[in-house]
Parts: sequence; structure tokens; C-alpha cells
Amino acid sequence: MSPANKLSKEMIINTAFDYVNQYGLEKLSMRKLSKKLHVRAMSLYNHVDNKDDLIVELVDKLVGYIQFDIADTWQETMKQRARMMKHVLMEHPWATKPLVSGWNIKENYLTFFDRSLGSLLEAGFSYKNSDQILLTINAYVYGYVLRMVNFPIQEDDYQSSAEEHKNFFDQNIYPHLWGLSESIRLGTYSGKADFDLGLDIVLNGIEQTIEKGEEK
Amino acid sequence: MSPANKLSKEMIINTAFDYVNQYGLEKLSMRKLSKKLHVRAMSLYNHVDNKDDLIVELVDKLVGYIQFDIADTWQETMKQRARMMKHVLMEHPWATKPLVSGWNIKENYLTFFDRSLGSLLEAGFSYKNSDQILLTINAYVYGYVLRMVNFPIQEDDYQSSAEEHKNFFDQNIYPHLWGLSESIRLGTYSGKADFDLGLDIVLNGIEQTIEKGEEK
DNA sequence: TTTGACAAACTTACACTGTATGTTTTATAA
DNA sequence: TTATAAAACATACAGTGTAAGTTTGTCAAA
Repeated sequence: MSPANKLSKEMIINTAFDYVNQYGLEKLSMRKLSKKLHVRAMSLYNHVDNKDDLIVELVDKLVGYIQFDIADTWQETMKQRARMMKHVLMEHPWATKPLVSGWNIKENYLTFFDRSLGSLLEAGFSYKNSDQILLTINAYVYGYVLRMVNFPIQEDDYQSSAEEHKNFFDQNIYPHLWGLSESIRLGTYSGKADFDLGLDIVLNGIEQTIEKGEEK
Repeated sequence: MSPANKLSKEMIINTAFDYVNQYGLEKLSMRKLSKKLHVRAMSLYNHVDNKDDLIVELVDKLVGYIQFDIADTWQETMKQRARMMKHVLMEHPWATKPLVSGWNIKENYLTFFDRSLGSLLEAGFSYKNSDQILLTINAYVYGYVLRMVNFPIQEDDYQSSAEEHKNFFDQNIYPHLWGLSESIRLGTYSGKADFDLGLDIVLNGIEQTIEKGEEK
């Protein structure tokens, strides 16, 4: 490796980021990554603690893409924010799993969390309630994305899939699942979960359930 | 291996189940599992397709433990159900990740899903809305459990941890996070998310947002 | 200009992993 | 008793993350 394009943590992260976007997280290995960088595997360890650390960096890089504005109402802010999260995560299907099931305290995550927290505190919610609200909204976004990402059925394919698996759900054993699949087959229900509807559920629920105290 | 205690799929699953409960999912390997069963690694493959298949079986076994009654109201049913899910998942910290990020169509899961769907259909919700409701409630439960399980702070330890990391969040860079950690340090907020509160948010939100149509 | 120090690349090696493949043993049915 | 099939066996392969030690290239001080 010539000194001009010397290896750096940033290069490693960027290359790994491209790699997982193309092939998925489970295909990433230190050796394959090192080949992409025309370097031996162990050289990566001069810049990165270990593979887990690298993945945290990848997640944090992605979190950096989640931007949102502070709108007039907290509802509008949270709606924007949730949609942005969904959009970014859906475009990077590898990311939600490590994001949701790891401990990712890196700069972008902290910034994102701080900003989110601030917008709720500003609206008059207590720390406890703001924390709870974020947990609930985030959980919904993650849950939605994971379902969409893991569902082994292509978009706009639910109907034909329901057709195909028509007899997969035995009407006697799983009557309601059978009914659901029938409903999809007949076109009554698209089979696609409605992100905005679920978001409204959560936001309305917050409005209804949590009152804004005076002390933070 | 004597014929008396011959290997079986059930034995493999049960042994693996105990193993992951004790050591966690990431420590499980086919070789270590085979040793526990006094057998060579490849013998497992006579009963199980591969490791992923085995994990799906482990998850399904756990899902079998999630039981709930049909109560007088769908709210009460869903509340019970969510609490039971939380309870079972919290007691098996390895399980939520593969449950949430895999495709687990096995008997117990289908039964559980069918029963859940049925209780909402019974209450008058459409297929679409029932599906959406389950997605939203499940997402909340998963999100809550993952947060609790991944948080690297022991229970009843939030306060001392906030004390310890008092200056971790720079007041100038992350003012709201700093405030949150102060709030925990001062005992105003325990730092523990309130499962029932978030559940009320979701349930109230459903009540408020989704109307029961006449056609399913 | 030479020397010393340090960062960052290198090579090697270890202890694992999942599982494909082929062989041998064992239990059961004919 | 023998044929058949199930299941346990051993071997082997192609990978994995990374610990440990060595060499190289760059730059500052002597």
C-alpha cells in the first residue's frame, strides 16, 4: 500500500459500509474487507479495535443520516423523525438488527438521541416521559422495519404469495391465519402493514396517556 | 451412544435450549452441543437441518411458553398477552434477537399468532387492523425487552451508573442527555422504562385510532 | 546526514466455526 | 439369519476472528 492512499479508520468504515450495503452484514469478514482495501487482514486492527467495534461504527455512520427538523408541534416533529428513521433503515436492511440489539454509543447516536430528547423536553414532557416516549416510538419503527425486512415475500407480492400458500395454513388448525391469508388473496387486505397508521396509534396513545408535568 | 438414550431431535433441542439459557446464543456451537450429548458433531445433522434450523426450533420452543387467556375485553387480553410475552422473553435474554430478526414459522409460533389474531377478530377488528395491532404491540414488547436486555447496566444500578458517568455526557455537547443522567443521578427518574406505561400508550392509541368496521 | 522512535503494514499461527462427504455401526423388519 | 435403512462415526475443507511477533516506511532530533 503506497503512502499516498494510506489506510485510515475512515477508509475502512466507508469500504465496509459499501460492502454491507451490497452484500449484507453476515457476509462481511475482516479478510474480505482487507482484500477490498488491498491490505492484509491484520492491518485493519491498527485502526479498529475488532469486528464488533467496526460494526458499531457502521451503525453510527448510518445513524448520522437520520436527520429531522423541529416542527411546530412535538407530534409533527416525532412523525417526521419516525418517517426519516424508517426511510434510512429500510434502505439499509442490514442495519436495524445491530442497531436494535447492541449498545451503540457513538457520536452520531448520542447527537440523534440528544436532539430527540430535546424536542420532547421543549414540548413540556418530563425526562422520564420523554425517555418512555422515545422508547415507544423507536420500538415501533424498529418493529415495523424488521418485519418488512425479514418478510421473505417481495413487495407487491403478498397476493400471489397468499395464493401460493393458500393451503399452507390448515383452516382447521389455524382458522384465523387461514382467514387472513384468504383476505389477502381476495384483495381485501394488501398484506402490507401501514407504517403511518401504526405511527398514529403510538402518537395518539402518547397524547392520550401522558400528561405534561410542570417539573422536568 | 447406547440405544437406551438414543439421540433425538427433541433431546438436541432441549439440550441446546438449556445451553443457550446458561451461556447465551452466541456461545452455542454444534461441536459444543454435540459434546453435551456425548456424540460427534455430525450426528446432530441426522436430526436437524443445520444450525439456523436448530435456532428456529429453540425460538419456537420458547414461544410455546407464551400463554394467555382470552379476557372479557380485547384490551385486557392484549395486556395479559403482552405481559406474558415480556415475562418469557426477559427470562430468556438470548431469544428476542432471533425471534425479531428471523423468519420463524413453526408450530408454536403459528398457534400463538392464530390465537392472538382470533382474539382481535372476535372483538370486531378487521384482518388488516388486527394485523396492524399485533405488529404494533409486538414491536413495543420487543423494543422494551431489547432495551432492557442490551442495556449494559444492571438492574437497580442506574443511579450509581449515572453517578459514574456523570461527566460522560458533556453538558455543552449533549445538554439533554446530560440532564437526563442528572435526573437519574438525583433520583428524580429511576432510569428504568415503565413497561405498563408504554403498553397503555399503545393500547390507548389503538382504542383512539382504530375503529371497528363491520366487515372483516 | 545519520540515528532513533514510532506508527502501521506485514507474516505466521492458533483455536475455532459450520458442514460436505464417505464409511461403519447398529437396530429393526423380512 | 439376513437385508435394509437409520444413525453414529471419522475425515476434511474452507473459512472465521484475532493474538503475537516481525519488518518497513516516515519523520524529528542529533
